[in-house]
Amino acid sequence: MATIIEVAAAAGVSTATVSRVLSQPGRVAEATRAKVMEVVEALDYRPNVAARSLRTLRAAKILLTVPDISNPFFASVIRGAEEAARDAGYAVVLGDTRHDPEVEDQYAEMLSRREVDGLVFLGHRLPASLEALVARQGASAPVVNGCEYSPEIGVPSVHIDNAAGSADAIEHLVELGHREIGVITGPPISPISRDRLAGALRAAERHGLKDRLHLREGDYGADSAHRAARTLISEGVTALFCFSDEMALGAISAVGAAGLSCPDDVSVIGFDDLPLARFFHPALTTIAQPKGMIGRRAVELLVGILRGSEPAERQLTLAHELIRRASTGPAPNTR
Amino acid sequence: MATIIEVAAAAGVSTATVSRVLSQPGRVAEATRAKVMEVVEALDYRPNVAARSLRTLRAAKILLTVPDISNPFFASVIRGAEEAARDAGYAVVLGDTRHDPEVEDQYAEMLSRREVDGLVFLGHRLPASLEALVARQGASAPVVNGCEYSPEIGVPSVHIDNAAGSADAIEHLVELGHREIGVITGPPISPISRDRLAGALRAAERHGLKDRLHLREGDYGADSAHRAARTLISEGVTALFCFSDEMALGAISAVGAAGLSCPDDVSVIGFDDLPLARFFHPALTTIAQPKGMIGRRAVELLVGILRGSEPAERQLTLAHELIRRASTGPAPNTR
DNA sequence: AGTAATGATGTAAAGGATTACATTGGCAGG
DNA sequence: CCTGCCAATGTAATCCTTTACATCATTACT
Repeated sequence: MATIIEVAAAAGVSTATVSRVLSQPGRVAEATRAKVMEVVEALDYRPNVAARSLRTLRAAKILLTVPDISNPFFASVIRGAEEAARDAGYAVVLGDTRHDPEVEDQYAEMLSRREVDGLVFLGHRLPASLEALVARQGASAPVVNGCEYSPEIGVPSVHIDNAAGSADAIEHLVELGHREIGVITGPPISPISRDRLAGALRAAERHGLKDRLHLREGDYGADSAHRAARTLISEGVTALFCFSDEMALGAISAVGAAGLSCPDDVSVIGFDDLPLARFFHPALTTIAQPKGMIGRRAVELLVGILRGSEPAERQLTLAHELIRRASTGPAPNTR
Repeated sequence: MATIIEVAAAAGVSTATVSRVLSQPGRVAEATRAKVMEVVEALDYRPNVAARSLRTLRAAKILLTVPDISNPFFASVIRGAEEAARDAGYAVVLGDTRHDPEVEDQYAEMLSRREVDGLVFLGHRLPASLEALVARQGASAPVVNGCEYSPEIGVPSVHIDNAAGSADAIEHLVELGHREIGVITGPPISPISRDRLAGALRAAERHGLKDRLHLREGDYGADSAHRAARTLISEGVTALFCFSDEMALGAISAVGAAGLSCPDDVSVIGFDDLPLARFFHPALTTIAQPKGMIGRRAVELLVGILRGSEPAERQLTLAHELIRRASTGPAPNTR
């Protein structure tokens, strides 16, 4: 692989000029520029990133960690983040942490070692190795949280109003006449699960149903919801609100396995609006999140920090939407 | 951030010794090692990767590109790849190419620029910018193909026997008495779709059904299969074989939309065995791929090449398996 | 005791790009 | 024609680490 020295020699200029041609073409005479570019093409020269990043102390990369890459919800977020990063001249390094704090820390090390310029994390935990950094640098620490949001972490974040979305789901079920409603939450450490639970409780309270909510804990995966739904069905609920579409799929499967029909016997509503949700059987009613936009805005926030401009807003709340499909219907006891 | 020079000064040794303590602890006296480590801890020193990689010409990273990160099939492959990479001391940079050759090229550039040491690509196209490299270096080019396989590309690859898997699916349907079978393929540029089609045709031929196969082209996404299934159903097929589980979900949805039942009126069989497949309604019969193992083996092959050992096998064919669930049943005209 | 071998550590040269500062030459204005 | 400025380009230091080679001190052996 050719180096900048060989290019400079072949073009009859100094390395400084070659470097300038590549990074600030305007500061070089047109004739020289053309000549250098010609040689660059001929030698198929590519700047060595290690050398560049050693000198500039910047990596032109941002790290994006997701708690579970097999969750299709994150795929759309990743898409949006990648686009925004590309627009800003950054490449994205993607890390799958599998909800494992140790792996989260390993990835976060990349930031400490300057392998990447910043971090967008979609989980709910700030990796331990970054706590000191965030405490020290505050708002100018190159770390942004997406999807989840915990005020105590102290980093900017992008998310929807989870409590409001959750309340909308409950309102929808109540409107359909449901009174015995099962709620399959996420793990209690997850702030968005807590927010959604709070929203659901508040909405239920408005209708005097607070104590009739049947709560069960899930882990956002279909399996856990399948199990939870089984017992909820035996408790006689007529509707199930799941904190993720995957769990809704597991719940629908449990309804079928119990010999019941969704939505005739049991309505099911999810959360996220996965691309596949409309192909579920029955098509899934759910609370849609603006997934791509969450990713995009999170990266834009991070890039703003990296550029040194103080972000206008440190917390971005995007709009959610109730998508009515076929998995919810009137409560069976309604007449 | 402390540098190795500061550490050396604080520990009263040379930078060479510090470097050795970190990379080859055995070559240093125990007392010195302890002393240096103490300072390393105290100063929270982390080697600068840019400098290291500049000096060693290695990045300790491998690039993994997937054609579509929102396809959960790849998630499991990615998991396996990451594990194997970690075991071998490499980090994984993940790229989502969205089937876009331009994006594929952009990622491949990372290899040319030595930002990564090698590439595992899960698509079916060798990025154009790497053709020269592969032609020049042949088997020692640090490039491996996973899932897909085209002999003409000339790089090692890991995959299942797609033709055989596909034949198994057809055999299963024929065994159940189906004669009018719809097949929803992938795009014809995809070699695995071609292989699966060939396998399906061969199996059909064995039963004299070659000309009764109803072929339609899909794109592995649920949408395309939903549309294709609609017309196939109107043609009177009693079974649908889809080249991906996502398409099978789309097909099942079309069966329901046509007022028919799966599997009573139309059986559906998929391909991949996504983690969610057993929660589909009905639970999906499918051809399972060893997804994690494909990722793991692909990385191991690549690491072998990077270590300079000639790979024992350049083509690895792993085992697939027919998973019988509820979406396939006896043909309705069977008695 | 002298020599060889071994082990521990130090010295200093890369590795490739960027950029502050220096230099050159041309041109405008007086 | 001289001065001063500007644009274009060059010089060389710098970023931080690894590692071949050199050095020195021990130990083992004859």
